[in-house]
Amino acid sequence: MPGKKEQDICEVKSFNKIKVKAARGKMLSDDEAHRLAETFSVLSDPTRIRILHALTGEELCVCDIASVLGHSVSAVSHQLRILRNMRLVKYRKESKMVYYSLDDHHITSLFNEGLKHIRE
Amino acid sequence: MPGKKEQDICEVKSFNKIKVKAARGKMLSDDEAHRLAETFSVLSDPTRIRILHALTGEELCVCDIASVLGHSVSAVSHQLRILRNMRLVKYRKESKMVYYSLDDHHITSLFNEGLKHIRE
DNA sequence: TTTTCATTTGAATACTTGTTCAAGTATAAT
DNA sequence: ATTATACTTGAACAAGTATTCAAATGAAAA
Repeated sequence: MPGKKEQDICEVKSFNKIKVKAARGKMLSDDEAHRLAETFSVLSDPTRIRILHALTGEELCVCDIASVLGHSVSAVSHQLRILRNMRLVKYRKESKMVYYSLDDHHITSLFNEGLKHIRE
Repeated sequence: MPGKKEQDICEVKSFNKIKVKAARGKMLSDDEAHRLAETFSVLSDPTRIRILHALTGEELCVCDIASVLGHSVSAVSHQLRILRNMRLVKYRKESKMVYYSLDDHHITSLFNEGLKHIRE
């Protein structure tokens, strides 16, 4: 590598090396940036938003959630799986039915912060 | 429509009509659900997250942001447009250069809430 | 004016994502 | 056992999105 220093992680020139160096120093790690983005992306779909909102207050079975939203049971179930994987909802089986309810209070506070934002 | 009542907005049977009716009553409007999802989706990309984070503290020109992130100027500019359209960043032109800085304090509080969440 | 430079933009491409449809579980009723 | 019900899952499709490349803009320098 002729004339290449190891700090040259990209071809882009920088204009203010001091500011760039400072910003690089306190930079979010790739891992943190991805985890943060993933956290927000769970809340970035209208269907999931409406499911979570429907579950504030009381648990509902899949069929009722679908009924409230006006979506197919399958579509709702797919989204519930995402919410389950991210631990935003928990479920409880009772005979043939599955009742879902909110799990992560920390995310619901994010949810409410977001609501305040669009309503202000 | 034989035997169809106008409340039947979907084909799904509901098991607990009272709960469904209650949930429908306090349901988020379609518009609100979409706006909320849109708000979160701005924060649902690692590149945008890192841009916003790089801008906490001081303004940077496009070239420096690209340098900090290790992305192409074009990719950064495309993302800045999204952040601009959603009023999350503002910019100031100085001769040929464009300096970006954070705009919406309300979203940055969402951002920090999210950070707390992944770091706890 | 011509050239250079910082940034923006449009088109193309690869990737991701949400919904539907059909098939598959699992539990309860007949 | 057979049928019905509540839900889950995989594949396929459509729609959306992030990055790259090349071209365009607009301002300053030569």
